[in-house]
This record gives sequence, C-alpha cells and structure tokens, in this order.
Amino acid sequence: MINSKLAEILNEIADMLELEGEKYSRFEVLAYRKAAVTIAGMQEDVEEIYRKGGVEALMELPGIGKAMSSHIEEYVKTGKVAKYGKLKKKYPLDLAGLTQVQGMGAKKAFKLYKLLGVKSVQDLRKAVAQHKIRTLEGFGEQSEAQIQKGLAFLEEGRGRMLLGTALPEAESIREKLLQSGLVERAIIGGSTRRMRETVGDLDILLISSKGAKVMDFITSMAEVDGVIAKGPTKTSVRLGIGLNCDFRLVEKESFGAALQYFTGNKDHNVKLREIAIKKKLKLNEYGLFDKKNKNLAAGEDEEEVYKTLGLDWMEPEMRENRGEIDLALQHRLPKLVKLEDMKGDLHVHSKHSGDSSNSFDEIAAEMKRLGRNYAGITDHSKSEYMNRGLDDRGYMKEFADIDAANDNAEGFRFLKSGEVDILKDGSLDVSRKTLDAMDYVLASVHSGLKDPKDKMTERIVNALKSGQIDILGHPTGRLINEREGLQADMDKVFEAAKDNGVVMEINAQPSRLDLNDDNIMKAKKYGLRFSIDTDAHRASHLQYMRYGVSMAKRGWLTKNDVVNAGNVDAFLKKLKK
DNA sequence: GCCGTTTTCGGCCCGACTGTTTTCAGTCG
Repeated sequence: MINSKLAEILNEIADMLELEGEKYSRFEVLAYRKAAVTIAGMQEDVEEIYRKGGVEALMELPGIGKAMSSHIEEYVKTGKVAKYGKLKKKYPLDLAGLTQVQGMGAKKAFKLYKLLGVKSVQDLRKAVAQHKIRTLEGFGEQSEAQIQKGLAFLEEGRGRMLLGTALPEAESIREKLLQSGLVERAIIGGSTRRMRETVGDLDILLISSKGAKVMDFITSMAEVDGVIAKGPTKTSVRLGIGLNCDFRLVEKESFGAALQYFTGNKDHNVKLREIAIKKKLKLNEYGLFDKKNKNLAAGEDEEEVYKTLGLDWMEPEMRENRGEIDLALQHRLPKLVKLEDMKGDLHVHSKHSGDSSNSFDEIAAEMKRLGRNYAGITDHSKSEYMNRGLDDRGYMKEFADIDAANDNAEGFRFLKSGEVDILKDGSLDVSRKTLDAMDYVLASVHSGLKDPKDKMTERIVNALKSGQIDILGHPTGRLINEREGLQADMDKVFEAAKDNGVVMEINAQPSRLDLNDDNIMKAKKYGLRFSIDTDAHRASHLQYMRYGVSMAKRGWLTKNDVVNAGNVDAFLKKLKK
C-alpha cells in the first residue's frame, strides 16, 4: 500500500510550496494538502486504483485532478515524484518529521534549518538539549520549552487512539465537568462524536456562566498532564492517556452552531459553508448569519442550523462528505440502525473454549441488562489449539449445555453456533454433522493472514461457496494500529457472499471494527446483509455493541440491513437454512 | 491546483491562541 508514503510526499510538497512564499498561491498549497488527506484516508490502495482504471480513475477521487494524478502515476511507475525531488534539493530537511512536532510548521522548521542546520527531529532534539533555540531571533525560552514538550509527546509514539479507549475517557471527563456544578452543558464533539474508529484528539464543548473557573477546573483535573493553551474561550490540554483535548466555551445561542462546527468533519463543514454562501448567509461556529444585517439566522440548535440551510439534520456518523449532504438537501437520508434495535448478539464466546471466561448465566444477565435477549454462542473450533478450540464432541457437549440453559433461562435464548475456522483450502474445521446441529454457522479466517492475495481470496470464496456458512466473521482480520489484516479481493468476496446468501459481520471489538465503514458501504452495494456482533470474550465486552452500531451507521445501514436488529425469530427466519 | 444547481474562469472557510519581531505571523483545528 503506497497511500501513506504518497500522502506524506504531497504534504511535504505543500510544506515546501509554503516556504517558496509568494510564488505559489495558498490555494495551491491547500490543494496538495487536500489531496494528501484524500489519499491518506483511503482504504483502497491508490496504486490498485491506478492499475485498474488509470489516470481517469484517479481523477474521480475528490481533490485529485490532472497534476495530482500524474504525480501518482509517476510514483507508481518510478517510485519518485520529480516535483518533490526538485523542491527537496532546495529544502533538504525532513519536513514531514519536523512538522509532527506540536507547534512546529514548515516555516519554523525551515528557519531552524537556516539558522542552526536542523534537518531532522534528531537534530532538533540536540538543538533543544544544547539550548540553542532560545537565543534565536523570533524564538525564546518559552518556544524552546514548547518544542521540548512536543518532542517528548512525539517520543511516546502515539498516533490516533482507538475510539474504544478515547470515548470512555472523554465521557468520564464530561461527567466530572457536569458534577463540578460549573457547567450547564457539556458535549463531546469531533471525530469522537462521529464515532470514527480512531481519534486524533478530543473536543468538548461547554456552556457555562463561570468561564474562568471552568478553565481553572479543567487544567487542574487529574486526567490532565500538561496545558498547551489556555484562554477565555478555548483551552487545550494534554491528557495522561496520551491524547490532546480541546475545551471550548460557547454561548447558549451559539451552541448548536458550535456543535455542528466542532463535530465536522472538515470537508462536510466546508460544503455547508459553501451552501450558506450561496444562500447569502455566513456559517461559522457562532451561528448562521445573514450577511447583510448580521442577524442570527440560526445557532442555538444544531438541527435548526441544518434546517435553515435547507438540509435535514443527520446523525454525526454520516458527516464525512460522502454524499450525505446531497441526500439531506433532497430529504432522502436513510433511517439508520440504532443501538436499541439490537436485540441479539451472534458472536459471543463462552468458557467452553479456552479464551473466554463467560458463563452462560453471566452472558444472559449482562445482555438482559443491556436490553438484548438472545446470544449466539460461538466458541472456537479445534484449529485454535491455543484457545482450546472445540472438536466435534466438544461442540455436542456444549450444545447439550445450551439446551439445558435455555430450559432455565427466562426471557432469554441461547443459539447454538461456533466460530468455525476456515482452513487453508477453504474447507471448514468442523464436520458436516456438527455444522448441521448448529442454529447457524459463523466462520472466520485466523491463520495464514500474510498469504498472498490470490490465495486468500480463493480460500474465502471457496468457503463461501461451500453453502455451509451463514456469517463471515471479522472478514478482513485486521487489528487497528497492530496489523493490516488479510489481503483479499473484497469485490470477489462480496460477490460470492451475495451468491451464497452469506451475511457479513461487523465485529464490534474496538480494535477490530471489521468490516469498517468503507467496506460496509461497498458490501451494501452488492446487496449484502450484516450482523453486528461484539465477539465478547468477557461479559463486559458485550457493551462494545455501540461501536459496531456506529460503524454500521457510518456505512449508512438501516435496521433492515442488519439481521440481528430485531428479535430472535426474525433472525432465524432470515437465515437461508 | 481543483472544481462547477449562478462558473471551463474565478473563485477557494474562518477564528482562537501564542510568543515575540509591540502589531502580527505562525500554527492549529
């Protein structure tokens, strides 16, 4: 995958154009940055897109035009971008690395290069250690200290954090603020509100009449490691968990506009602003204004902001500028699946195999507490020796236990299943007889994840064609921030799944979220259905359902698309058996 | 450099905070 390297190159070109100054318009710089964002955020390899559809296919991508696509083509063919190399001769410093340091942009980095010869993050570290920066013109002791802090943060090596880690932290901070009695309202915005799979930093919006006190309260919280900026309406802190958090104090009449603004994403907001301009309005975080007399057209209520622009309000998960704005203008937004719709969980492990400690009682109790009333028990098959996977006898014993549990369980139903390994040749790790005894079959790939794409595609497609699988578990096998996952031609996988009536899982484990939003959208185009499952190995994991539902929302799924959004009888009826 | 429900030319989102060069450029989101 060349995406991240290419994005880095385009970003660095933008940096260098910025250093060129007057020669280039700031819009050209912006164009490079936009293209970099597009490429960095893509799940598909741009190289693949180019090989399949050439320059034309590349130009379909947002922000990619003639120049960008030719840069990409050049990079695919030669591994180089001439424009980059040429600029780099003039600016031989590691801008990509240096601008990673908080508060350091291209201009400061270049200044340090000119004055001190700093070319890399390592050089910068040295310069700070030798206190060479504080004496430079335009810098001082404080900026040297700030750079030092930025370097320390970088060393911790944290990029974007899992939503499953960031969201609970944000919620606990929000709770503390509300309990302090200093704020009237507090809402978490940003990519956390949009429930992106990873979070770069937190945004929390506040309404309070005691502004200064609130900011003092925030900077003294136990969660806070350091203060980056502190002003009357905005305070930025570094949290102990390794995440920055921005707090914004807004007026009540601006709350909706601010919430909209700080929820984003950026492209979505830019689009809205453009719509505002066309309507002779101005949209910013303070409200929607009439350009002539500056009247507040909307602001207190987020829904009102959208409405005044002629759009239906939409859930934050949709706000990624992937076509949702047009749908909202046409009043054709889909009615997305909700957490409360989820009545069952089709991927739950129990202590019958080795990697879980859940007893049936614990599972039923916790699920009932969460408003769900059936669980598919999916313990591993024998290939998972590490996890003491079950052989045929083991499954039969388990199914007898499930029958017994169902006899005793009131208002709850256990379903017989298994997380059956898909073996190298696409066959299943469990005998036909045992599979027939299951209410449904969930099958996953757990081994040979590094196998070549052709081989892996064939393996999965063969399994799908066997007619023995109802649900494909965590289809790509990725672990966010840990491993890329298996390589397979997802078009072929989805096609085979469609032909054989196989449901795609949206695994809700925060480190999996697999399928992800892009793949969900793609799979839906093939007419596939989905199951949202927690893959719980502990009873507490059953709460992960919200992450899976949000991923489904990000893929624009409705209740009808999700086989376990509804009661158990409806689910069993939807099965092909 | 990109893009098109006012456009193939002429636009392109906008405000907060910081440190330092005391009036604003740089950075960030």
